[in-house]
Amino acid sequence: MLVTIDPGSEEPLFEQLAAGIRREAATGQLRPGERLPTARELAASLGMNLHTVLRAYQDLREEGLIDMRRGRGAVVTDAAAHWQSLSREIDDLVERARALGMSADTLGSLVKEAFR
Amino acid sequence: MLVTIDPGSEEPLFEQLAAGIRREAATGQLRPGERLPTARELAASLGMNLHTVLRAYQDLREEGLIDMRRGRGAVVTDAAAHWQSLSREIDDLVERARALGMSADTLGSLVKEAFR
DNA sequence: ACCTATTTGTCCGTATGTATG
DNA sequence: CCATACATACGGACAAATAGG
Repeated sequence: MLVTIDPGSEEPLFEQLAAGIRREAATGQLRPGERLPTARELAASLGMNLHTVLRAYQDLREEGLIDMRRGRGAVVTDAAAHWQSLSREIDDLVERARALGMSADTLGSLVKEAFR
Repeated sequence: MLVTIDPGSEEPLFEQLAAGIRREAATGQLRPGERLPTARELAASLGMNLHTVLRAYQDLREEGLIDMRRGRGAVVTDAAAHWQSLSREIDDLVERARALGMSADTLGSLVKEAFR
């Protein structure tokens, strides 16, 4: 699993981490059944606090992307396979938004608003 | 212009307001050349502070959706017409994400991540 | 050229909540 | 759980740009 973190970004660390893992799942680089590193391992390897990693993991669990159990760590669920089917559509949309000079945040806002 | 604000939401007031206006523009209910209410008017009618409305307006200006100047108020630019062309594609994507049980925030995160 | 009303821009401060480590 | 830092929201006051008479 390859996730890059930018400590200078405006985006919270736990959100960057969660987003990175989501992307790994959506692009098929993280498969259902695969086990994530333990929170302590990941915190050490990324140079961030254990709480921060745990928060990202808990967000992903609430979304249904991973299954977490005491003593067994975090395992990727089948949701990852479903997400993958959306990947191309998302890429197409992003490409068109880019052509219009639209920013990531603006497009994200329009998408979230369209949910209502 | 019809924008509804939920004071109990986790989302910041200024962001809710900006998102609502973006949607009005993307769906064609707010046309290029149209003038937005003054910040004070809108603040009074929505029951929020002047500064909060101004912040939403300034975000929209940075995105290029509105043109704003002292003494003249805020006017919708031509960007609104371009955004409109994305509206259907966004709705389709949202519909498919919904069918997979995906939340608005998760989809928004995948979209933002796809920008990179 | 002048004055005035309108509207945003900027600064002060304060209170509250949340993110982070 | 705790301390620090930051974001949000509100309130007031004045400055600056604009438009129109």
